[in-house]
Amino acid sequence: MAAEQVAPAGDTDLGRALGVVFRAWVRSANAVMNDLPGGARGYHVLAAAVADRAGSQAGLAQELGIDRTVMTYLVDDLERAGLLQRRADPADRRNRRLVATDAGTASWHAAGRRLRSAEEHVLGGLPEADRGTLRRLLAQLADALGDHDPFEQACLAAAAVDPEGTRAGAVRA
Amino acid sequence: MAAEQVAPAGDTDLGRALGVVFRAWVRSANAVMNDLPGGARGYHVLAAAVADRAGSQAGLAQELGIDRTVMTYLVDDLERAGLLQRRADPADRRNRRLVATDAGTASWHAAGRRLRSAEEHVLGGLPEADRGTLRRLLAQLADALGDHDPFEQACLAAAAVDPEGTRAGAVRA
DNA sequence: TATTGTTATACTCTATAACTATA
DNA sequence: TATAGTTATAGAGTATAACAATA
Repeated sequence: MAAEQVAPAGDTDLGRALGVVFRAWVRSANAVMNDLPGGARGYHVLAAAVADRAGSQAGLAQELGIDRTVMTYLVDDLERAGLLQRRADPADRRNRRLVATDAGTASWHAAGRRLRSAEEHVLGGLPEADRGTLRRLLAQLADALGDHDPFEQACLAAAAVDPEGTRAGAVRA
Repeated sequence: MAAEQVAPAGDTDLGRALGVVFRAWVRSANAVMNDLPGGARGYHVLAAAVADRAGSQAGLAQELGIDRTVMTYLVDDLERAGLLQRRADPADRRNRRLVATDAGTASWHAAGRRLRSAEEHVLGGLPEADRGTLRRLLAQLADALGDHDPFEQACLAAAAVDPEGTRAGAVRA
């Protein structure tokens, strides 16, 4: 395919590769998270609850790059499934601390195991030695982007998988 | 952040890193494609037209991982902007071959230059030496995924940037 | 007055279905 | 009958705005 390009060839394919890999990850992750409300996104919310680092829904929403109104629905689903609970923060009763239930903790561990397996499957196209390199480079780059680009702290961001974000949607906003 | 994880720690962060980097790419690419209808996606359609490898809209849509109804709107916009034209394929008059106009070719070259610059900016967080490695590994992995996972040939897929694809949307379908 | 969380609503984008034309 | 392309419509998902509780 690259050989058929006429001029601005090779180096403009980063986005295509990223898109393919990212979407493969999304598919694998969700395929393995069927029982978790919110899919992989629910997994990360639950992770915060398990680790007790969910000081407030708004704070967590910002960390994960999703809108706080979306966080409400997400937490609704997780709570309804009995995986976590909302508790008013004694220090500031406006905040809802998210605490995992025993079932939630168990679900999170199990989902984590499946997720790691799924991720290795996604990376299956690379030689063993290169997988760690790719993970490391991506993590390093993500950290750097998070640092100097506040908008990108967003983890498993909100929204519409609009690889181009053609004109609107979550990516823009 | 990683240190605060309780148990299924480190290795479940591939998706987060991918999401951050991918979304950074989307933002940069679109910021630089403001004049091209369809953003980065329009760029790739135009690329096919310039290279004369757009045998049919449907074929190109599949290659880019977007729905053929979406392709119609995309081509509408590009044609209306005078960047390409639809021509009935003499061999099979059901197919529309996409051919770039002179303006389209020029726009594509210019956009390609801006895109390469934008991509280097996205990769700015990595040492020079690692950027090529990351590009190569991602391309290699994307090719592998495209091979053994037909669903993922999709390039700059459609749609909603739903990193999790929570429950529905483009990624699933 | 400012912020957290919630709810209702509007908006964007995509996919489904139905239609035309070609084969 | 089957496929490319188009159009209209419905569906999923997000963000905006307005509200209640708390600070």
